[in-house]
Amino acid sequence: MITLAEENYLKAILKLSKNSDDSVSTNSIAEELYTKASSVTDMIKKLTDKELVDYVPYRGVSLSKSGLKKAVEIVRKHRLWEVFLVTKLQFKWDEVHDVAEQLEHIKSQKLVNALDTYLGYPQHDPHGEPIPNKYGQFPKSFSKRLSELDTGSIGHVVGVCQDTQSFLQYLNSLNITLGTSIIVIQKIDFDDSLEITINNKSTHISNDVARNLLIKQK
Amino acid sequence: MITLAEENYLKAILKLSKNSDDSVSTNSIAEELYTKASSVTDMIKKLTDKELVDYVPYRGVSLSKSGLKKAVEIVRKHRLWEVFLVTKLQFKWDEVHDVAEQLEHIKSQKLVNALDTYLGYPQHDPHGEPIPNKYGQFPKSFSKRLSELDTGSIGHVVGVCQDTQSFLQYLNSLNITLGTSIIVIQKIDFDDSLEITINNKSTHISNDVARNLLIKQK
DNA sequence: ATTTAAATTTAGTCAAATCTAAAAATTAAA
DNA sequence: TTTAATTTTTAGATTTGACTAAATTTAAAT
Repeated sequence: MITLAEENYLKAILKLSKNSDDSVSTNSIAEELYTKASSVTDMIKKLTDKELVDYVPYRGVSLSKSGLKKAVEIVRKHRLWEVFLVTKLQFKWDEVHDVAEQLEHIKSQKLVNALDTYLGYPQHDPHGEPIPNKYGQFPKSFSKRLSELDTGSIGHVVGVCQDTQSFLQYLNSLNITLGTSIIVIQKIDFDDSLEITINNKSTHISNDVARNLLIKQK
Repeated sequence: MITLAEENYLKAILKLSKNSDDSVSTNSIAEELYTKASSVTDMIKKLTDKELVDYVPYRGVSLSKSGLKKAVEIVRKHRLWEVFLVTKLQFKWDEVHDVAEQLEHIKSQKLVNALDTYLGYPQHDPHGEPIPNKYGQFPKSFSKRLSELDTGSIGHVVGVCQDTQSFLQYLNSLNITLGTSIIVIQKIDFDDSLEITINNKSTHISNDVARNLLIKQK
């Protein structure tokens, strides 16, 4: 049986290995989970015993085949629950994370798949992140970062690359939400910031924001 | 912060004190939770420190005001999730228990109340058990045990007093489910068993079964 | 009123998951 | 290439929740 702590480690390793691809360092896991490197080493040994990760001391760790499968399942559950909370229970997209963090650990294959069916097999969560299907396959994505669009481009928001509370709240204050239509008016070379139009209203946003907005172009 | 293990103890104490009313013995808790009396003593001390129970060594334990509140909240969550599973995700009423057992520990006041609203403020779970409202108040019940009805009485099933897998499956095999109409044909003095009519078909059931069926009379 | 039986508590272990401090290995710098 | 800095691991301790076995208290029976 896999424990709650083990699940959180697998999820962290998956997340970190997506950014850097290669095997993941002890310290980066510790940072991700707000714990200490020594604790990470301990846990990695347990995960190694259970053959959920491949581990070379001092060299880092990566998910094994079964570990990857487990981690993807957790991500699937997390994102499906986020969809449930937003579409059925009227949560705001910046209110779902903590609850989904708990719900993702509920163990029942039947429950996950029934939820998936009930929600209509959504392909993205409320933050635009892709939801793997029951076989662990991720949907192909056709989105670009807002910062990559050319002047004059038109598209709508399909997701974010960062889902911190503060970022999502800032987006709310800009009236940017999932589906919001955006036109790129001007790109400022000096700091890579953007002049855009939202609901016929011109707004200025930093590159930091533009880089974290996923857009599907018209 | 209250832990998962503590929550399960509170729930067990609530359940046991409903049957017997008075304070609850160490052994009965151990039996309920499939653990040992010594473990129970340990945990009761922790709960006492947190003022969730009142405890007199060797004399038994009872829920404090705040402990009762906590326990009722857990029951509320458990039963609301059961309603969700059955009415929204098409679970059978004998399939929900294990999953609800996990879901009842999800911590979010907002979630519980949003779920309650979403489900239309149900007053009973799929087993007919009453669901306390957000203030911890139980709906008044007008049901009786089938074993308490007189010969000739007519009513329909509104719940069960026992929700073991085996009992629910036996009910299914008898074609007894929530809402099933029942007529008491004869009461056998010898063993308190009953001759009843279900869907115009006569059936014999033991007192054990009758005692665990909640009926609302016509 | 003793003795016996049952229930309960205490004492001492154990495993999971964490921590601090110290040791070892790796990497970077002089 | 040796030293210094960083990263990682080991060693030892702590907390939570559970266990076994022994001691204690309460209840029942003679």
